[in-house]
Amino acid sequence: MCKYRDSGVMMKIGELAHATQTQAETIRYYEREGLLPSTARTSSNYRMYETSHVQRLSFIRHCRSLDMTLAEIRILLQFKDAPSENCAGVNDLLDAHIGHVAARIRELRALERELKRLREQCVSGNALAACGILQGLDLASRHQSPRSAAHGHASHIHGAHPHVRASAKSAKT
Amino acid sequence: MCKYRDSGVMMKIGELAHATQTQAETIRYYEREGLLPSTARTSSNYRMYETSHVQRLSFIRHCRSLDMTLAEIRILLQFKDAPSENCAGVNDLLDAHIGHVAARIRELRALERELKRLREQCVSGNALAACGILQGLDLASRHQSPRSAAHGHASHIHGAHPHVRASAKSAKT
DNA sequence: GGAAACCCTGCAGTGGCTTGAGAGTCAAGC
DNA sequence: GCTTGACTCTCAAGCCACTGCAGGGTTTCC
Repeated sequence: MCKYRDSGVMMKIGELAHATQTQAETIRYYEREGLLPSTARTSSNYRMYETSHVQRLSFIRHCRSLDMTLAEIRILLQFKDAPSENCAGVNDLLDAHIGHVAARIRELRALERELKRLREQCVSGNALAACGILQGLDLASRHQSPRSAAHGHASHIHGAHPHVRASAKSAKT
Repeated sequence: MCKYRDSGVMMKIGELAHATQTQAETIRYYEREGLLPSTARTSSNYRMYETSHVQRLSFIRHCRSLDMTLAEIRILLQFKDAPSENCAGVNDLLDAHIGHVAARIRELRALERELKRLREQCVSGNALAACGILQGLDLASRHQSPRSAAHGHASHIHGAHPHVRASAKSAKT
């Protein structure tokens, strides 16, 4: 399991990938993006990592699992790397992030209600021409849904920054 | 307001954009993607639309406001355009979509709980070195969060297809 | 010594737009 | 007739966080 016992703590990208449940491509991507520092290389140009890299990458991946953006994570890493300030900034970032998540949940709940209402308009087996769902979608679009009309011609569904984002619909196909 | 009274129902892209609260570029994009048919053009190559286009585009925008993907909307449009089948397919699509939304809500709620738990670990004003949040993120990453460990090395946060997606974090630059 | 497994770089693709460049068209006012 | 400004056109690139592939080099194992 641990092949590099003799050389102490060094490992190649594949091992780091395995240790952190991350794809090697993603690790290289983080390096390009400046989230991970450039590493030492072997004579054959392979990246070599130590346990500190495992920690840093695990931190990043954990933040990502909390749906933070790379920009947010970059900020958190700066806080971690900074020598001695107080952590109000960390709090603010997290509060803001919690706010985004909560807002997205509210939106999705409203969405779910509307979809279920729509779904009830169809009794399966109808002829298509009489399908209540398609009629419902038509009807609703005729007098514009209040959600989209509410805030002008700006982005209404999707914010400028994709933030709290997809996850469903991965298993099928 | 209505400049094309004399020519009946024809309008240029800007007017269609205004009528449907959609940007002109987005309309051209939908045309490229085959959601809207190619229109007649004026002698100066301007697209000309009629009320049927307003309807079709409104339908699309309403579906988008329900967070359906363009692929799903394409399918719905095919059902609408099809002459006479029954609407079980429409039901299935909507049921699946409701499932995706519900799943995403569950995920986000779990996320929210975890974030709030993390947030409580910090009492503002601490020195950074003692910040409970950063420590919490480190700690959690050391023994891998159960969420990410649960389903192997595949994508764990984001599905292959972005689906029920961002919206928060648009207002603050 | 040859195959399989690993590593490298660089580039293209994902979705659903948005933004921008650079050019043409049209109506109104002078 | 000329200018101004609002509108339109096409084409291309950018956003995010990756993922996948091509085409090569290296290491490891039998």
